[in-house]
Amino acid sequence: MNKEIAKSYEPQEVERKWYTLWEERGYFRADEESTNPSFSIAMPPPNVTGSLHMGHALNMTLQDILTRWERMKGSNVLWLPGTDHAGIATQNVVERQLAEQGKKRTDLGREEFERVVWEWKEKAESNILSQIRKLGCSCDWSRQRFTLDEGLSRAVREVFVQLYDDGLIYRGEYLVNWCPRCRTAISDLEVEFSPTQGKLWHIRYPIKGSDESLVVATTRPETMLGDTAVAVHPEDKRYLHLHGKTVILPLMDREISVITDSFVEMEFGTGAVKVTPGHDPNDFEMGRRHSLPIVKVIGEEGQMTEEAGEFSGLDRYQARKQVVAALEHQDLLAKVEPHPHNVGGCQRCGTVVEPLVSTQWFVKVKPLAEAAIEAVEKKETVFVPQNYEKIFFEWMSNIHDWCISRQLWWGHRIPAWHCESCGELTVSREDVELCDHCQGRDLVQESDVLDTWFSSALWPFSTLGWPDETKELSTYYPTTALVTGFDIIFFWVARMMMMGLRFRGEVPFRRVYINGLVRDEKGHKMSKSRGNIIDPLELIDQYGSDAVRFTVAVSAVPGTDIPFSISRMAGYRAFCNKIWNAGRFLLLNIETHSPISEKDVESLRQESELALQHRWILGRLQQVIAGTDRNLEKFLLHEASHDLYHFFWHELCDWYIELIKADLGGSSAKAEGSVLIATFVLETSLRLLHPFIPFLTEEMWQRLPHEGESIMFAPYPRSRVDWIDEEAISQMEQFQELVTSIRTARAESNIAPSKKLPAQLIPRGEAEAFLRSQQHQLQNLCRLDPIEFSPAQKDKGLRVSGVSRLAEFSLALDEAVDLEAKRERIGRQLQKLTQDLERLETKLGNSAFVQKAPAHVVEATRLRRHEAGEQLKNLQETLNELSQP
RNA sequence: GGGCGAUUAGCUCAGCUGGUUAGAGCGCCGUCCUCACACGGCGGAGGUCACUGGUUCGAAUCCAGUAUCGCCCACCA
Repeated sequence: MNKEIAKSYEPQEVERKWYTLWEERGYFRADEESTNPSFSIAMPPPNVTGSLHMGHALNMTLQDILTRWERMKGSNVLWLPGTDHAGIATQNVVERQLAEQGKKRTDLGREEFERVVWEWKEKAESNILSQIRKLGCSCDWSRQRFTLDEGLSRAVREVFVQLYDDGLIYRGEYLVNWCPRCRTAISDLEVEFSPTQGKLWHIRYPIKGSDESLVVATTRPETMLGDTAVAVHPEDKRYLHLHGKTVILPLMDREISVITDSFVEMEFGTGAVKVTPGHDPNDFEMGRRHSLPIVKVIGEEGQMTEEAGEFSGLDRYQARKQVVAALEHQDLLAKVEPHPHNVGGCQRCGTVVEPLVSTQWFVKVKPLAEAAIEAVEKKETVFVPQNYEKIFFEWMSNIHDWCISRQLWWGHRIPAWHCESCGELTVSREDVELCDHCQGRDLVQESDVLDTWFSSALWPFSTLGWPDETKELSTYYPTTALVTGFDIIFFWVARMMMMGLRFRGEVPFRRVYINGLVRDEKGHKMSKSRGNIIDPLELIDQYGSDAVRFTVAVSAVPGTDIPFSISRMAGYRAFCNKIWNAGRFLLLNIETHSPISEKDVESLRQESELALQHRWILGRLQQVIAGTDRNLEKFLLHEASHDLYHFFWHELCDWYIELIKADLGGSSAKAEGSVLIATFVLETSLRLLHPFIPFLTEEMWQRLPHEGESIMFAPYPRSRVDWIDEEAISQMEQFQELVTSIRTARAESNIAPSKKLPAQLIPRGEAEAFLRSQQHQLQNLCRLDPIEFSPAQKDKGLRVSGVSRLAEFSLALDEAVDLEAKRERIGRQLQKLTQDLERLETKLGNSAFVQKAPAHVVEATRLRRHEAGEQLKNLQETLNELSQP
């Protein structure tokens, strides 16, 4: 055994060493042939746009904790890693880089551009993967996938063709959200609204054959050029006389009719709406209801089209100004008022989205959504926390068709071919040479690519080899858990549900764990503009991966945002150091080399009754094991890690190790027993902590006596309830209370910690035998020498005294202490006790309480009252003595 | 407009099915370099659990309302 062990834990070398070793030895690899119960997670694939942020660190850590836990429990574990091509996002990143060289993607051409993006992908991906490794993630790298790799492309085509054949995919000309900068259609989800201070322009539309005019209100005057009607509410009394009339569209001199539609709100604006079916979703719908023509006045780059007459060629915002100016010039502007409203921007670049009519591909998701709702209702998939189910239902039941085509170059090209001869479409799994309809050879593949979420939606099964019926699929699908953020429930979770159910007939995952957002210390969202981004890699370099992981685990309340605190993490780094040193301490005292099993401890227990501290720590250990199991089962990782922290530091280190120190040093049976049990408890704790703190626990475990190659496969501790010794736990609690009150008395009397004091103990009730058995411990922990037991009589002279449940104590002093301070302390205690007692008396005096509360609660209350009463009496006496000369 | 969530110590937050002496980390005060650890030990201060009612023998915990904050969805031009 290596006794050369550093005084403090240095993570860097340890982490590098173990990760390499784990990976080389194939520890992360899943075995699809295994007959053990399977546990699988498909990693939410990070985008190959850049590098990982704290959100990823959180997400990955949570998955790894579950994965390592299950692996130790003996499950057949697969955590499948991968990355996402992230169509529009990645294309934008690369385009931005090209722009720095003064180039555009069109300068390169599609093929060359794609090559450049692939180059970028390789770079970004390898960076991301190394970050995931640094976090200690135990995913099966041999199965790593990419949403644009060959296998997934096959899955994408299969799904597309089947949905097309089912009539669930269709192509058509509709009004879609268009980003004039990205030059592509985007889905409703990709539009983010932000409040904007706009204006409401009131424009006069002259009525044909009359001097009267109709005033309409709009926030987008430039779209008036594309108006094809004006609408009023059918029951609006102000406008009854205008029904069926015609108005002259100003600036364009176009005659358009006044229509009635109950969509119009009479209260808003003037109660009359200009209808622009080409550039507004509501107007588009209204246009369909009334068969209105569509006039496109804004083009794909956000510039005014030919249809815009004299404004043609202008940017849409310039056009707005000029249209307003022109109207004003003609005295057609009735009023302008400020008007705050929400404006939709492109999720990826922020550019204000332009609703535009164009030909796109859509998925009819309604039937798929119904199946998904049903599955969640039947609890085939459970959300943690559960309230996200409501959000899921809400969105799913109001779902609209999904626009899946993107006018991009980076992505899965839609598997449809246009025939130049007959104009028909051929949709196929394989590249086609012949038109299905006319057998012509003049085929051109659709140039649009699919929304990046289309391929992500297939992730849980496409990564397992689908459409082939592989062994992996049957073993690992449905996956056990999905760990992801609430921000992509609609984008991703919902769509995986729909696709999984449609193509596998089963939900893609049994449980969805929703993790929150990682915010900064003050609770602000991390963002580049705010400059508060924390780079997980820097943290790992500085504090160690284990500390970073433990910090996120202990802060991760399901579904709740976590403010990431550096000072808190420093605390958990100290925890790592504490673990290191606890191990170090034992290693310095260990003589035996053979592993210590549960059986060894059990036979020790059988031989003779163990000392209190052993019975206590073994019992507490079992309680902690049971609690950890419960918490992990419920995905309460913050509770599990918090409890382990407390147990390890404040029970195992602060009390147990301190208590056994008295036994060590010799080669007595006592010393051996203590070392044995301490080693057992420490080794067990390391196994408990391993999913959270993988590197340090492995390093320490390897140094301690152990069985097996790696802690990764050591069995996760299972609770033995028969070791839970309630009596020992309760006695220990009282003992700690006594120790603490003696220490407090010492500290407040300003007695040097090293100073040994003669002490007198007056046991309460039946406590004497117990106190005598703990005499040496008491001497060590409180620096008392000698300890004298006396029945009731207190020694006179210079003393400091106090009480606890077990005993009164009185410590002899050399010199006088500050009497005033003592009185004050006792006074404070007295006050608190009196309050407690009053409260307990009132409670017990209430007959309803005594009758209705459970017996054990009443009993506990009685006991507390009794103890408080006794203590109070003693304190009073002590105070009286103090007052006497 | 609809929905969801939050409000607990100086700061950031736990407190899971109602019964604790209301906890943690950091910070603060005092003290100690005691032979595992100063990334440490020991001790201490600090809270009318947002407010108002209700249910209950008993409420930080359940219910209703109020206030403040946050998020999501919708998008009345």
